[in-house]
Amino acid sequence: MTSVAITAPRRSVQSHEAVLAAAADIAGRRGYGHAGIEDIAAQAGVGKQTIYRWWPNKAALFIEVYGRLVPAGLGAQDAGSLASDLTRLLQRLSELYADTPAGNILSGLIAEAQTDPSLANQLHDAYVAPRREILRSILKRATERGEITFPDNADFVIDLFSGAVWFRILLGTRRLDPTFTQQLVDALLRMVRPAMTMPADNQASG
Amino acid sequence: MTSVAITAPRRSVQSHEAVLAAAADIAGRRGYGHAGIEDIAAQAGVGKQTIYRWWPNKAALFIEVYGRLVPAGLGAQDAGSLASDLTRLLQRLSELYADTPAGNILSGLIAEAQTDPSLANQLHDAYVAPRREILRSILKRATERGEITFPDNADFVIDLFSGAVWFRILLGTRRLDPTFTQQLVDALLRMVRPAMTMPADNQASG
Amino acid sequence: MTSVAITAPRRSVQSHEAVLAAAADIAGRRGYGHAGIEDIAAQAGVGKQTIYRWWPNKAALFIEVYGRLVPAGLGAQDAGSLASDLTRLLQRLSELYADTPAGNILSGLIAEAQTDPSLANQLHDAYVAPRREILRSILKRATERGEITFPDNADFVIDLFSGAVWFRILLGTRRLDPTFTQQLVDALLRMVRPAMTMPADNQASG
Amino acid sequence: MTSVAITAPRRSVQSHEAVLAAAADIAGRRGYGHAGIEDIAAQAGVGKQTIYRWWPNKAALFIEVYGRLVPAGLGAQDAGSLASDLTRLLQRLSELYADTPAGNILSGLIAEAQTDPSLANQLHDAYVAPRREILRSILKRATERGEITFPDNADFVIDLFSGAVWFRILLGTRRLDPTFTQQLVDALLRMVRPAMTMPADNQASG
DNA sequence: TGGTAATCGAGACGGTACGTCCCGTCTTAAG
DNA sequence: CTTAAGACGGGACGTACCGTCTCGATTACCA
Repeated sequence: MTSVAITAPRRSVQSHEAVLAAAADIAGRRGYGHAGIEDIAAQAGVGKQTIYRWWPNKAALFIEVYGRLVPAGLGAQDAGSLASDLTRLLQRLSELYADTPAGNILSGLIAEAQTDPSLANQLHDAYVAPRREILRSILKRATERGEITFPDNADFVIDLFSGAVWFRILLGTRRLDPTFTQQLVDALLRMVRPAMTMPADNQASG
Repeated sequence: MTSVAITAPRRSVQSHEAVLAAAADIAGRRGYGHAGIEDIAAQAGVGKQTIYRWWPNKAALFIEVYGRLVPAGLGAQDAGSLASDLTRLLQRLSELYADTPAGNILSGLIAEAQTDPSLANQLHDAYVAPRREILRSILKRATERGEITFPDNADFVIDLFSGAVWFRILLGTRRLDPTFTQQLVDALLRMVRPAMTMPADNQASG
Repeated sequence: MTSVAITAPRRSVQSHEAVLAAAADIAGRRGYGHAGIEDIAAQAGVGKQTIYRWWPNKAALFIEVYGRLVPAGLGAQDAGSLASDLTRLLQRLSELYADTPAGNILSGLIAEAQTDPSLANQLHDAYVAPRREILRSILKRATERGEITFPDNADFVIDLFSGAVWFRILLGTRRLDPTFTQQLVDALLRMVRPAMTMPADNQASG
Repeated sequence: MTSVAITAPRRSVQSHEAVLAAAADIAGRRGYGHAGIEDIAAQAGVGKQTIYRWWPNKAALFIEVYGRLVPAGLGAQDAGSLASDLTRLLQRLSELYADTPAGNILSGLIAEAQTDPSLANQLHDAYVAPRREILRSILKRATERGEITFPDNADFVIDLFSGAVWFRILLGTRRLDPTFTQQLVDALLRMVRPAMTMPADNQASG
């Protein structure tokens, strides 16, 4: 403590982590909407002021929480083929939304963003853009492999994919089950691959 | 004397309408999240209790508001072909979300439903199910016309369609512009029509 | 409308009685302050409007209730001497306040009258004046019996008596016990009788 | 870390005073019964919660207000004789009830205490007991001066005095005018002094 | 004896105040 | 001099009653 001593945030790190942990925990147990700053501070053993020092509001805090829950490069690694890249991504998302409050937090943020344009921007930067980037790179990889020609409606295809996932998470059964996963991957492949996929096979379902 | 004579509760049509109108208006101007029961009551010229008498909470009220904003059979009428049926539906939705707070209300309800399972059910009954039914009937009509064979993954296709619309409304530019409309219709047709659409082009086999 | 036929209160009497009974009962069980018109109406099996038809407000209703609980000529009959007249009156009051909500109602009315001058008047006419009249007639009777000369500060003496009773009822132990009764009667006799009543006893000189 | 260190709640002196002042003012202008917590908070420039934090209910608040309005040792100082001690006390009370809402507040509290036994206790401790103590000390002083023998029914005499004042305040003309004052002092002296007071003097009135 | 107008119970209505909750800011005491 | 603890002003919540205002259903009078 003596030596270099960039004293600035005095003992922040611990508190910072405690706040994020408490926020995630409470959102997990009671839902984003019922997670109050007051509760979070109390559970984190932190003064409310400490929270407001670092995050301007609840939304900003939860964007960071979300960032912690969702690994940066989720689903980015090469699985060998377009189909397995997409399947892998969906599996990882499935686990994520099943095991963490990420889905709940996301929907809460989305709702709040409807009323708060600046939050909408933050949310775009923190969530939508990275997700799009990953899907885009998956498509690029497939192009390089020679599986597909890079589609000129790539952005649309990407949003179609994301939209399907969201719809499931927000409204349907929260699970991204294998059937759904396969259907979605098939749909994407079909949109992106030359038409002769047809023979008779591509669905076995369950 | 002391007869029993249980009379049904009689609600004031005027007040009922005034509340729905005020709710829609305020949500339109300030967003679902900032539409307080107190404001709605005041603007409707109604006691708060009158609102709580007929709706157990804000969500229930706004489900009814949403029902008023979105005509029951929206997009159900026959436009002559699958493509025009879908295009027509999207155009109607586009207008709806541009001209009314329906989109904002919907996203608010969705967010709240994350925490409240009973609301999730109501929302399903009031919104998801009817929308699915309409799309299903559009697909059936196309089958009867001989345009397609009714897809066995109809439910998936339908949710893909809805998901795409949602994604746009909740996160993207709020507009369902003509480009998007066309892309979505194309995508659906492709998923649902026999695969031989295009002879041999686009990309070699794989 | 033709003949005499003051048809006015059609089948009032039963309801009227039921309201008074319910009001007394509820005030007895929960206190004047917690006796709401709504509860009274419900318990009386009567519409609220029926209450408001006959009494302009809660206070007016309870003035009538009080009138029913306290017999008009309470303590007016001749008991043979000033001392027994007063003792008798106090005993009757004691029973009244022990067995009925009269005391509670009275104090509620008094409190409300602090803010409502018209109620203060009604209360005076309905309660204070009659009570004074009875005490005055007791004093008169004693004068006629030759027990006392009618005191020129009769009003003061009378209020002193009433004040003592009130103080007990409102603040002290609610009971007007025999000790208190005797002390109060003694005090009054002393104030009203020629001073030489007792030669040398009771208290030594000073 | 995580030391315990229970710190006592710290109340804002300014807010505290502002609330008491606002409460007194509003009760003075509209009466205890019409003084709402909401109005008091607004006029004091204070959140409602700040009131509820420090006082469990309206009655508790007004007990403290009453305590501020009525100086602790009111009428306790020696005025030279029993008669002047009592006269002085009554004059001070007269001013108090004329110039402040103390009387109004007191009657409101009394009424509320009829229904709430715990308030009755508080009221006893805050009002009745101190008043009795002062009168008792006045009697003691007179005893020490040799004016009287300390009466064995002192408590009764004291309550008689208080009762007379109350009766005036609650029901009669609110004023404790000089005539009344003198009558009450005379009455007390007569009850407490040896019997030979009589000659002819004891009333001059005004 | 059947029609009709009043009166009834029930309770919805516009309001007002309640006491609670939580926001984001400000203050205090302890370390 | 930063922190936790939590008091503060503010403002919405959902509840409880107020006194007024519809409703049918139920009389009791009049034809």
